[in-house]
Amino acid sequence: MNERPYAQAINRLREADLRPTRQRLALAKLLFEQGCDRHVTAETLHEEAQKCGARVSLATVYNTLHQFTDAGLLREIMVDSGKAYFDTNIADHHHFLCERSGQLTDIPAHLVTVADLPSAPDGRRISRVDIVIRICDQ
Amino acid sequence: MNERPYAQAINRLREADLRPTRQRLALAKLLFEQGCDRHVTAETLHEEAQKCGARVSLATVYNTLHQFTDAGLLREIMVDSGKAYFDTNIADHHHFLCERSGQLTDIPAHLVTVADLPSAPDGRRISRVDIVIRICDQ
DNA sequence: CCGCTATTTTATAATAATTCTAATTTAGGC
DNA sequence: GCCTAAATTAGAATTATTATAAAATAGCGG
Ligand SMILES: [Mn+2]
Ligand SMILES: [Mn+2]
Ligand SMILES: [Zn+2]
Ligand SMILES: [Zn+2]
Repeated sequence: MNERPYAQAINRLREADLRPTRQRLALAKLLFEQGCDRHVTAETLHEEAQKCGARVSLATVYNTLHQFTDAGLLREIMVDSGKAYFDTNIADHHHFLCERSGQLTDIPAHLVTVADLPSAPDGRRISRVDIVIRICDQ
Repeated sequence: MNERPYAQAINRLREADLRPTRQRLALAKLLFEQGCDRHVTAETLHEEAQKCGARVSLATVYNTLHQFTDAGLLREIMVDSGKAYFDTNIADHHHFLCERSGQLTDIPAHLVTVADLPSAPDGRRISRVDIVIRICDQ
């Protein structure tokens, strides 16, 4: 719990041309150094930061989530039409979505086989295929 | 363009235990009687109603979209984390999503084959599998 | 180190989408 | 037609997010 844990985060930020400020480092630490399958909203990440004693404004959390996403460190996933979720897992993968709790669980891409995809219209290409498996009781 | 076109809409509403009010009929007509692959938001449907001279408040458009969804006449799709989209196609199907324009296009389920889905966790079952194929230029 | 400047952070206001509230209107059984 | 429950509505409230503009700071050159 000394300076070391930040080394990884600092490198990620440097590569993305983002100054390793106190706030970005704290958020990067929370996002990337406790497993790589986190699904956060601005609000949940902000609360988490507060609990850790990191003083970061909600505006900065929003800014940082978008900067990290633009830099390819995060990915935004669409599972709620009212709130933005950000995924720390940027590998090719899909999701279980619990309809009761809203909880998201990763599914590595190799566990799903998609065959016979229709091809993209003329002059376009497929940039990504997102699969959400909604699960409910019983 | 006489009373006939409403017959279908009235039946749908009756089956869903929704009184066929002037407002619901006007919205049902817009939603269901011009092809069955419409993707609307409250705002777009409200504008459309205004243009047709149907006087319906935005609050009623929101209420109606949710009532129709609860009744199984519509389906909500998650493609934007800031806005709710409703789909008039309730058959099993998937979507192309244009990253440039946001336009949605239906893909009948039989054109996509999904194999090797992981099974739902204990005591749960899969209620739906949503596939969004994002397309971009080039 | 020191000071300078561009970048970043932040409080706050503004905006966008949606939901709530409570008063008014209306549908449809009697 | 009358009555009542259901539906509609304007407007206020709420929630998520973005914009603004002033204060703080990272990091470079001296
Ligand atoms: Mn994920
Ligand atoms: Mn559709
Ligand atoms: Zn769950
Ligand atoms: Zn398009």
